[in-house]
Amino acid sequence: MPELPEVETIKRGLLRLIVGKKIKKIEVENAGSFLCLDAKFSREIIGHEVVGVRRRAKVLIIDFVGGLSLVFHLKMTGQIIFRSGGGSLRNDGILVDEKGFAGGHPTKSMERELPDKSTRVWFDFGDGKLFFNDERKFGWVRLMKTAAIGEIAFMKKLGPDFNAEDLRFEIFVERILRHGKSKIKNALLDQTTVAGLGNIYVDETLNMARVNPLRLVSDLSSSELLAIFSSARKILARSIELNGSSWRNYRDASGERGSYLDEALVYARAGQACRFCGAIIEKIKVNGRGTSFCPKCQA
DNA sequence: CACTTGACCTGTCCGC
DNA sequence: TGCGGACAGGTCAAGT
Repeated sequence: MPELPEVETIKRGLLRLIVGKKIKKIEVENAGSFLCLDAKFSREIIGHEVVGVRRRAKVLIIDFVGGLSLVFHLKMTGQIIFRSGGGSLRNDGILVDEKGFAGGHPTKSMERELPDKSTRVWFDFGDGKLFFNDERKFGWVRLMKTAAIGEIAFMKKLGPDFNAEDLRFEIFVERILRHGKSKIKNALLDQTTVAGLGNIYVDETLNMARVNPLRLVSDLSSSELLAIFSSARKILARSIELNGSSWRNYRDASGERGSYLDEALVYARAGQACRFCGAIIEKIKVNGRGTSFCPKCQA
């Protein structure tokens, strides 16, 4: 999915789009995508207002007045897209509101009618709808008490966010050295080490740091660890500036693509020239994941 | 403990 | 045009 920058981008969009709105209705199109331990939560939340939108690692959280929250994990293909108004597209492609007034041509992102066949759950806010789409159905949204989010096993195990302002290098070193016998790529993908990197940004980070993905953590020098640490943070910050990476499915809260891959160092660039040394980027498998790296500067 | 494989699902692309 | 296989942003569980 969506890794840290993509979820962060969605969070920022939703802060603009849905805070202060009251939820009117929940529509579940695929039961397996909607987790709700206590059925009464679905009634309790109706009429309550969104008070905040948060992100922890790759998890997005929408908090409501009354102590309930929606918690999303987008996994590989999840999307969270807000569409304002109850409008629709006329046959001639002109956007119209509920009363039929023409609003002009839609932007490109609005050409797609929602809900569609990938919509698993959607939330009606009266003057807009929030769609949870997920082609592969790996993702989920959970309606639960805000106070219980920290008790989710997955949340408990998470390491600190890789982009947290107060994350110090010493903390990173202490945590990554717990995986001394692992390959560095595996250690960085493990969300219990430090959270937020996925397959794209691990490859990007290791190229910028000039470290081969197969190296064992215990064999890395402290200057290499420092390069990995600072590269990861630079890359995450840059990707957030560019609204994330849209490889196939990812879209932001308004349905728009992110543009980080326009300037990616190695991801999806096998066969092309390394931006640092000009050697040809190679693709191998590490831990079953496609892995792009430069055989010369990451020797 | 760490690695490997498979499972969860759907869709796209490539070669024959 | 159809079909089989490989592959895709993530996690989890079982076996070695």
